[in-house]
Amino acid sequence: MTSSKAHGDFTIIQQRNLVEQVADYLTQSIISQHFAPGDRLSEVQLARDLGVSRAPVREAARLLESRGLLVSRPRRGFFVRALDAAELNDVFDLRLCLERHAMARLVDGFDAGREKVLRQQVEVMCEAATGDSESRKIEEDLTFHRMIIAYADNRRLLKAFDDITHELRLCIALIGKTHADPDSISTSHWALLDALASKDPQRCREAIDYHIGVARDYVVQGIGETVS
Amino acid sequence: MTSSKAHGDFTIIQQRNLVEQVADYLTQSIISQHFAPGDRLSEVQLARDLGVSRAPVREAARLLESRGLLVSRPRRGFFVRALDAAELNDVFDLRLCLERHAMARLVDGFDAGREKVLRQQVEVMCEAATGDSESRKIEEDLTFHRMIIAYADNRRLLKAFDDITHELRLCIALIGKTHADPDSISTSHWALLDALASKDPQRCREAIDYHIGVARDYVVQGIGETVS
DNA sequence: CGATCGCCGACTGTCGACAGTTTTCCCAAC
DNA sequence: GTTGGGAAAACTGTCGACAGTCGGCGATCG
Repeated sequence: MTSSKAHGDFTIIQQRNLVEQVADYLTQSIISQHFAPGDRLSEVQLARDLGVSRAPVREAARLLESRGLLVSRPRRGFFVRALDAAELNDVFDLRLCLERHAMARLVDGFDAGREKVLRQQVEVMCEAATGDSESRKIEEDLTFHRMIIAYADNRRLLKAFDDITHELRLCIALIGKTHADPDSISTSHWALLDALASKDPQRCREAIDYHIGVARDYVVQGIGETVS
Repeated sequence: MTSSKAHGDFTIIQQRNLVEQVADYLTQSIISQHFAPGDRLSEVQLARDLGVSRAPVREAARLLESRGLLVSRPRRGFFVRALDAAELNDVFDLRLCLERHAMARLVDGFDAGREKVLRQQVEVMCEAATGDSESRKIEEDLTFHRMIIAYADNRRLLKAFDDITHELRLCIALIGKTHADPDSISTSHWALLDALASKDPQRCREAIDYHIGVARDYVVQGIGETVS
């Protein structure tokens, strides 16, 4: 790296792998709407701005493409993914599919220890809800759901969830506002834990269906307003 | 391309995108066990053998990594993914999760036209089973299941299925043999179509559970033998 | 004889450059 | 004013090269 001139407020670029650093930078820029959906990203421009060569930029872009944050058109370059309401519905439908499965698997292995850990995470979420960092709220919520998936003890399932997580972050961030007061957070997530504790598969399914349904309606409606 | 010297028996390299071509070549080489699980792939070696530079090789390798065919260790390079029985179980469990969901979604939109198309595909599979191309049998079977997912009308679900498809191809190919006589193929797949035609969600679920269960047991057992 | 340290080779991560292609912009013609 | 053509600019795809790093092998010391 020639450690050159203009990259303004980003002095980050010096910790690990250039590819990962560029990927993080791009991810943040997209989430924070510094790049708008549909925007084209120029490799040379990015490389210049970040003071690196095009190779790491290309690889980072390919990484984000596999995560669904960018789309590439051959000979055209990379574009910030623009999710419409239909795609969002699809994402939430897949999320429902995965979380249903995780809940069903978890019923068997659910015990007091895991319940305690999850309830603590709900506490963390409520605490985060009193702060004013939207991204923090989102992250803690995703962490809770990721913990449930992780407890389901299927690595591949977890990877599939992580894949759509990036898309979830994208569209939730686009709305810019979460419907998160501490009360509704605790009640809605306790419902999931209560269902798991009851070890009743049917009740688990109803609980997660309702939970994801509410989230989906909120986000899809929000996107609808954003687009129009 | 300098169209250089030594790439022996591979004159393929001249149709489209170099990255895709290299990716196809690597995929074929892995599926056909030309590269064994756990093998390290040298970028320079591959680039020399294929008569291209390292850039397309790297990108193709990253692509296959995202598909689960390769794993990369920083500063060490790419290795052919070695699936153990536990990972295989996870993959089939996720597949079950996705196909259950697709079946449930498809119940509503299932009609005579779609049933006819799917039954024709079963015919194709049976016809393929009389041939001696193992890969053809696998592809036609995957096509059938992919059609069901596609009818479920959720792009993101289809993408998730395509993702695990590559891993399925890998482990099925490792076993080297499918349990495919035309009779068992038609009966086992007709069972799925009959369940869909009945529009009974519970029956659909039982049908797909049984179907995937059989396939999983066969493959997991086969891998167990291969490893030992 | 065994263990540790240092050197050597190979390879990945990164870079700058070139060529073909796509897009854009300008000018002319209708 | 609009449209069509053509040249130029910009960009992606690809290439060869350099440097830092990791693993292996041999030499040296205990």
